[in-house]
Amino acid sequence: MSRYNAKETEAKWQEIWRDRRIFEVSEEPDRPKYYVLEMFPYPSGRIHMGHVRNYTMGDVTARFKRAQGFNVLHPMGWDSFGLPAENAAFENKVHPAIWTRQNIAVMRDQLKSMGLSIDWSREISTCEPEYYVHEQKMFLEFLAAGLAYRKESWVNWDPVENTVLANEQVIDGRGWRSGAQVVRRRQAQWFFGITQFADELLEGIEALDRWPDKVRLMQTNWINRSEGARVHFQLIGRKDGFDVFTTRPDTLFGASFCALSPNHPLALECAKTDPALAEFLAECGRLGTSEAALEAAEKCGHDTGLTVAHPFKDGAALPVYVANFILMEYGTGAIFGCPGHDQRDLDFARKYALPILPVVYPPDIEAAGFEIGAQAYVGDGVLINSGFLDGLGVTAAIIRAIARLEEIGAGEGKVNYRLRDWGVSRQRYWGCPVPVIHCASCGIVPVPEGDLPVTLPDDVTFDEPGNPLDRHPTWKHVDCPLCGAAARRETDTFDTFVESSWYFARFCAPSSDRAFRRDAVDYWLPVDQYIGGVEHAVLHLLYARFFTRALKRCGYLGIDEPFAGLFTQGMVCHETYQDSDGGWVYPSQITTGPGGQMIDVESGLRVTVGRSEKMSKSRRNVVDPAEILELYGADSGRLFMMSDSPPERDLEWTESGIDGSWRYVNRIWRLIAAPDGAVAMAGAAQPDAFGEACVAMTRMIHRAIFAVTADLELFRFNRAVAHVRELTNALEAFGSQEAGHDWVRRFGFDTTVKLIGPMMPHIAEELWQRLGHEKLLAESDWPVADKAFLIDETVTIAVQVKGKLRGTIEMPRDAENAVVEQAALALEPVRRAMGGAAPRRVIVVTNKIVNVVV
RNA sequence: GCCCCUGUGGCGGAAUUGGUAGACGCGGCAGACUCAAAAUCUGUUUCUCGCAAGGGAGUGGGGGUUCAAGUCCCUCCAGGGGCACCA
Repeated sequence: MSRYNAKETEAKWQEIWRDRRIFEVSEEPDRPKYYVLEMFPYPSGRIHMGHVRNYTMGDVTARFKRAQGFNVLHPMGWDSFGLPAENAAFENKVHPAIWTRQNIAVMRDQLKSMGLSIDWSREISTCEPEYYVHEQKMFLEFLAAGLAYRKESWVNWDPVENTVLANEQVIDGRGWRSGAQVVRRRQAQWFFGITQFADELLEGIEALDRWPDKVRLMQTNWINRSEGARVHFQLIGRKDGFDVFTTRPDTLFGASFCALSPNHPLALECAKTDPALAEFLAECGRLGTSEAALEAAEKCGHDTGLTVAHPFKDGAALPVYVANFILMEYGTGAIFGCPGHDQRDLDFARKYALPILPVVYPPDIEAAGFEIGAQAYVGDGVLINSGFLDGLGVTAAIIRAIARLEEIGAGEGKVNYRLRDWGVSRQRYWGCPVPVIHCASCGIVPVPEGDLPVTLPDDVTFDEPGNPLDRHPTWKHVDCPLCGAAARRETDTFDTFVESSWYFARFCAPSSDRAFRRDAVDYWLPVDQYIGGVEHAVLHLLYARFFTRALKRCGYLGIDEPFAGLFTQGMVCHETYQDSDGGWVYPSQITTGPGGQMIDVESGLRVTVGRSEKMSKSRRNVVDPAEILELYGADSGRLFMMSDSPPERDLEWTESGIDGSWRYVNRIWRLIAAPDGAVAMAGAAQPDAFGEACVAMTRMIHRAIFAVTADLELFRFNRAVAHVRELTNALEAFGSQEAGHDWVRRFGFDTTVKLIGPMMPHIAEELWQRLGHEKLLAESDWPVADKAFLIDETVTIAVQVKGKLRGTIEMPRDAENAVVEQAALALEPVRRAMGGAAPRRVIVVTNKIVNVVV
């Protein structure tokens, strides 16, 4: 018997699947569909272990569902716009398009060598004009529908690179590449109106019952809806005023000041005539944009000298401060401060000697003796010192206060969200151009549909700072489509999250000349099972949910939610190694030296073994999937990915683990390709009667079918693997010569091959052929467990005395409780444990347990 | 600071959802085959007392509910994650 040749066999079946177009699908309205999608990769150059884990999970699901009779859509594409391509262009003098397409070619081959059941005829790449032309059309529709707009907003500006930086490109307040101090700057940017859907997106979370609770919670917190009131404060001695947002309008009578954000228009206005305030605002600006920096800064303010009228207390005036902790981006950028019932307001009031008036006193405390100490009182209670609100509870007082505000025209009930509109402008080359033209007389003019796509110019360089589109000699100079005058093309490109917000729908009809073919999206969408990393829990998944609604509003799609089921996988981790200088060492450079020490292969020097962490190039604790595929084959790698660790948790990559999977591949090969004992012909009739060993084996097979099916259904891949291994162990031990043993062995082999099919498709297909089947395994049905074999005639019942196990008894299934009790009490260890005492009570749980209480 | 998750042998993990804790795998130990090694196979492997038969302890710590708790409740500890001046 020859050893299993993974390389040869895997290539053979990949070719057969491809040639027979097994995984290419089309809409079949009378068959149930199932859309499995893994988050598509960024073409960084080579696949990594995270990809292997992600795509294995998706493939197992796709193959399993296909065997169960579903019409399965399982596509693949490339999220191919983005900054790394520009960095590569800068470093290696290679054009982003060339770099990207080369990477795609390499990674496509790598993914194909994994044996994924993907319909490659649907492959898409987001950096190609055939893809993003539709995005440009969508944008223009969004623009017309008021879902996209342009406004000034703050950006991180790198004065050396002459470019806008993303938040993650700002490290300790400095540009990641230039090291220059980043400055905040206002710039006109494009936005998508995601906040228009804030409530819908929040309420929609409720119905996403096949999403992890964790992700649902994160999105809920991200949107962060809070109910309260908008209150208008009138400036004394002026005609204007400003609005604040508050969740506690009930505490208005306790207000002792108002505070504005340093970016508030009124603050900026005051600074023009108040040099000290101007200096204060400049100081706030220097703090940087990172929230961590804001956090560390001491809370302080500056008195503007202005006062506002209290909306409820006639004649009362409140001072107006500018305070560094007020965010312009949240609420209205202004607050009123009630020091008695908000800790931050209390700290501020103490610092600037402002009055502190309690207006809510806690239950069970004398109102007269109640004072605010070091802690503001934020709990429920009864209103005092509050005029018409006195005596009310907090909830009632909020309602009454809002009603009064509305009566006197000083405010209204309002719902506020933390969620902000999605800024999609990037001052970058390698992205989808925003298809508009700026005209001096006509303003913002959409590029006419006939002129789309707006494509990127090829003749660009990356060796100087700034946006290559902006400094291109001709690209941006165009005539206005309306008036024909010289105009300027928009040089911003879209955030790459835009492309990934609709790609799942494009897969339904990837070569349609319209963005979506309606009958195709109506058939395939929503995605039944979406799989990816939890790092996309908020942004990508929220943007895609928004986009789906926006597309529905513009008539593109008929659904609200893009992903009916979501699974977030854990990371792939590995031990870390450091040499004596603290330098990171690759696992492939490590070997076990004499005495069990880990040593560097080349230098022979000792390395220290650190904790297991997410595989990352910076720590060098990476294992290249290409080497694993070459050495062990795809099936072993896939099996290891599914074994041991539950898929939602982190997986620890170990050498011995992949060895174990490789051993299993060979074991199953020996078991089935070179069986020890007779095997009935494929399709042989089932014998009328079996001996005891055959019946037991048959039960085991049916139990395995039942367990593995349930496990795969619920994404419990590690348990599915354990159950298949149990079955393999049992078949190896099955040496019966009873009548029918050859039939049982055949049944066991066929079943084992079917059950491992989704995880190890190549060896399964090969064994399936060797077992004499004409049809491909990939086209065969999933086995169904016969319930009659799942129930045993006898059961093992545990016998406890005072909750402690003392023995077990074998009883016929569903035996009378009295009979079971008698048998239990007759057990020697039970009698001993009872010490001659009479049982006070005996609990019998049918077919499970007997507990004797003495 | 607030919110969420996790904690089980030497290791990854399992436990029909309140009913025999440790399935399955990794590693270790002993043995078989071999001149030897690799590969493979067999046995063993929670800890502890004991020659043994047997006993005791045990799911991060403490407390509780229950005939019965890894599982439910309270509390503390540790690790991980999310949000973070959110008005």
